[in-house]
Amino acid sequence: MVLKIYNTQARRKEVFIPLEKGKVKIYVCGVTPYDLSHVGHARSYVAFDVIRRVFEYLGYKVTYVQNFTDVDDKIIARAKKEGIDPLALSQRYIGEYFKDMDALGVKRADSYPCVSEKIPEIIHMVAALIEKGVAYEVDGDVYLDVSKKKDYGKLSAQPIEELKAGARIRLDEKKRSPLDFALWKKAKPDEISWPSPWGEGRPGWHIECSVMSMELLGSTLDIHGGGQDLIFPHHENEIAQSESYSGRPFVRYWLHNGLVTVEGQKMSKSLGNFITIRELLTRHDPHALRFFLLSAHYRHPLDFSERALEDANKGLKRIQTTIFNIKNAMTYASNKGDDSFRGKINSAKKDFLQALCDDFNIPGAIATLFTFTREINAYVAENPGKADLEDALEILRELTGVLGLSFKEEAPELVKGLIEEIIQIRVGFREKKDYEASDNIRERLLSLGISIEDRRQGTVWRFIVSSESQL
RNA sequence: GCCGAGGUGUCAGAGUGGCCUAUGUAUCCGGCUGCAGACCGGAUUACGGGAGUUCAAAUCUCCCCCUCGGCUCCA
Repeated sequence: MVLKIYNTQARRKEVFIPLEKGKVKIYVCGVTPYDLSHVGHARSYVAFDVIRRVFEYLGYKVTYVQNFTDVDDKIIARAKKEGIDPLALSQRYIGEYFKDMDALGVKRADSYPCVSEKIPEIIHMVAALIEKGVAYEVDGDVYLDVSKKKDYGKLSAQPIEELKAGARIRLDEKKRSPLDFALWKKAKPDEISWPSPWGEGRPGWHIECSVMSMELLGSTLDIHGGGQDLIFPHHENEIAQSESYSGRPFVRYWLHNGLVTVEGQKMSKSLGNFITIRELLTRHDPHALRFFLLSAHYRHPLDFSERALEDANKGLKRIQTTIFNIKNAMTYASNKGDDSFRGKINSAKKDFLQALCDDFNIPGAIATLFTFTREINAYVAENPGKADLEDALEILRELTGVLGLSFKEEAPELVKGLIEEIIQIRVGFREKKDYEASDNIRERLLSLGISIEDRRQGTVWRFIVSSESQL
């Protein structure tokens, strides 16, 4: 199946062709770890997690790199306020970041480089850029001379003249042009710094991504991802540095996820309208949050609301119930098979993949899953064949797995046995038509988080999904 | 000001010319059930406004209105 990807630079969907057959090299911009991550961060990393899983499912060997910007103004400011070492602060929040991402089911990257570990490599690249005549030093600061990069602005489609005229570019008398940006910043007193040919200082913001991605993935990446807010200037500047350095195209496909909004406004620290992942997980199932984050196309804005999250949770429960229904139906399934149902299994898989191959249309793929669950639930109520059920379960597991959703709810044998015993007692009451007693048992169990359902084929039970935080 | 993305039914959210006008959620009706729940079936409610192209437009063209994002740290 042909995979098409929307490339920000081309501003249209393109057929994906990797640099090396069967391999995909992905670099995604990571966080600046100075505080807990919010829903906006979660969205980006969940989206790229699924993108990565889709590549893996399609048989690609994926190498996935994500950085941590552990040297930065905000980290320095925060560490100063708390009276601790900036790198200790960032290490702490890197730990918190992993807790959140693990809860959300985000697979670990192959490598998580930090700025503080790559200083010699960064200095090497800055020096090389000066040597090539595309960067210049002024009193301990080093800037990239944007005028030397003829196609500057190609990613963000910004006409350079307009950028210069823009009222928001910060004035800095040391720069030759307002568009030039810092590769190396001279240290201020009492700031974390490293020795360099230009004196004590630290790296500028953009240079780290160029150094790390090229070191770990090579001078041309297949995929470079990040939030839409990074297109300009961050990614534009990465291109300028990297291509000036290597002389080769830096990135084949640029992918940018849409931003999370709250009542239509971008969720951000500075606006103060952010909700941390941590806080949300005290009230919601992490799977529900993940499912919600996947409910809109990754390139479109996603408006956060409790209602939307609840709706997503209800949809997710449908899939959980279907898996439960299949397992339950195994106990009374026959040995027959149903060709029409097998056809539905096959088309479910085909439709699901087709949606994902169209620029990772995850909401479209989820819609095919719901159609599939409806078909399964209808089949389960008929006279299902065991082999059909097994296949349906396997495919459903496989497809939800591509979205990073898992449905494990096995109880210990002892607990299972006890609940079965109680259900047998209740069955006795029902046979005697003592509904007061049987309803009472049902309510008592429900209050313990165990739901009882009387079906045509007998009484079934399950745990109702816990909304307890997993942290 | 410049650049970009959007406006779809109660809400969320796919769909970029016709085919079966997704899907979830909501509400209502029906089936199953002692009841409840889950599930199944059905119904309800759409394409920001206007004009145009076409046998045919949510989808293409033009004009207008509105929202959001980038141009400053940002996923």
